[in-house]
Amino acid sequence: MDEIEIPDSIRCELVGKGGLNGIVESLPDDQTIEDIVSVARALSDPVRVRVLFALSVQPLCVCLFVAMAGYAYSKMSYHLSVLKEGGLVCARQEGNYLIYYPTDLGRRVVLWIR
Amino acid sequence: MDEIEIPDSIRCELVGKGGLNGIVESLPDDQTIEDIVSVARALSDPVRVRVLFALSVQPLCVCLFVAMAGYAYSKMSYHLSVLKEGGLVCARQEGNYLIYYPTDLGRRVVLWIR
DNA sequence: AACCTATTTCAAACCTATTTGAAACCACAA
DNA sequence: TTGTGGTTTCAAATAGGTTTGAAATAGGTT
Repeated sequence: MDEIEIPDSIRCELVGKGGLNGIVESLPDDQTIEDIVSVARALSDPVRVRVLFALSVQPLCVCLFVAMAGYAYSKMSYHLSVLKEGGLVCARQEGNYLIYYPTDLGRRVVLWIR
Repeated sequence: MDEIEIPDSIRCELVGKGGLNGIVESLPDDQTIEDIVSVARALSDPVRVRVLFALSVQPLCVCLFVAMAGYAYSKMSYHLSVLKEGGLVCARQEGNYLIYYPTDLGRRVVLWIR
């Protein structure tokens, strides 16, 4: 299995951990990895990070983000949808308005980053 | 400034927080946002997340990642460079080999995700 | 019903990230 | 010094994410 040439220092520590397989098996499962990736993707744009932090202050409607960023509605809507897919925000309807607010995960992420 | 039509519930809470400007000013500064984004970007690919978690078990050389993922060297090298740019990993040379290991930030990220 | 207003959805254009394979680099051995 | 193995770098090709503007939706008003 581990017939690869590697430095002794590494090989030594590696055998004590069940070889490369041991390490691979200790990794988070695929679903968990996917979840991490989708949160990370949601945070990989400056506007989306700002939106999340703003929401951690108080719930806001889309028109305020539009005012804040100077973006078109459709553009802001796209970024909000990425945040939603990452499970960081959700929204409730209030009359004509959609009011976004952070999920528990969204709140925890903000707290940790701070 | 805040001449935008918004629901009263939102407006109410908003004035108590210095209006939209108050919220915008409470946001992290640009440099901090950039740092967050580059970490997030580094984690926004499943292979990179696996590599980081594997490194949090023990330092490893590139050939092991290549074996683990079945990627070409150049491909793995690219992903390692993204992790490096995000400040999550660094490397030391040992003979012919480059041995990657997590930075402090990299370790903290892994601990928090778990 | 007809009409606003806030927001989303869609497809096309656009831009950035990733993959590929070849070539370059570097440390070491013969 | 030539050779070899591990790794990176580069440029071209490809895939994937973002922007744009127009059209669709949905709730409220007249």
